[in-house]
Amino acid sequence: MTANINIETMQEFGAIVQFHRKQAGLSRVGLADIAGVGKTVIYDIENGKDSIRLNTLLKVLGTLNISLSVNSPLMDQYKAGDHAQG
Amino acid sequence: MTANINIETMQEFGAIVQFHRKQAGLSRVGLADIAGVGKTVIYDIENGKDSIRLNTLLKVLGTLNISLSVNSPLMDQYKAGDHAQG
DNA sequence: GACAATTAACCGCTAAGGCGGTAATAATAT
DNA sequence: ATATTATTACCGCCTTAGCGGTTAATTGTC
Repeated sequence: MTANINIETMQEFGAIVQFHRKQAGLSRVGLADIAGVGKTVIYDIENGKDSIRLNTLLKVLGTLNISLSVNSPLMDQYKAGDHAQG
Repeated sequence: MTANINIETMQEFGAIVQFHRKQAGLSRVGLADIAGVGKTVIYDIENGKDSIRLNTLLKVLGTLNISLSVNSPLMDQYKAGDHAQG
């Protein structure tokens, strides 16, 4: 039950963030304060802006208990190697 | 078999990107050209820089067939609502 | 209705991402 | 050994993300 993120689905992603924020009973300013970012970037994310910096996004997602992950057909092969650290 | 992304695992994330690039037989400049980004940002990603812009990252991940997704305990509830558009 | 809180949508400013260029080192051929 | 290619790690330039401030519109709540 994950949601994919790409340039075309940024609007949908913004809706996901907004849903989680409202479920947490937070205003945009409230979320921004807890996450340690500005109120503007919360507005931007919820409106589908795609040029958000990753570190900024991770602060917001972390605050809302949303995890971000990557996957690919080669991931099994990668994990089988000696790269994994956990 | 997914890999989680957060501020602490950016180094690991960089290694994942590098693994996929090498499996594709691409140099950094080659990947950058195909993805439509500069060579510097490939270098930065592979070195664990966390302030990459999301749109830039998505271009690179898309080229390497790596998908980015979000998940959370509330995702089921979200999907059950009338938000879904796919 | 009145009131408070939230959101929308701008603004100017500062810090930094992303760009190509470059040069020095490292790796991989022939 | 000698080319060729790739990587590292810097630089200056331009663009823009992200910031707080602000005002109007919206959304509750009493």
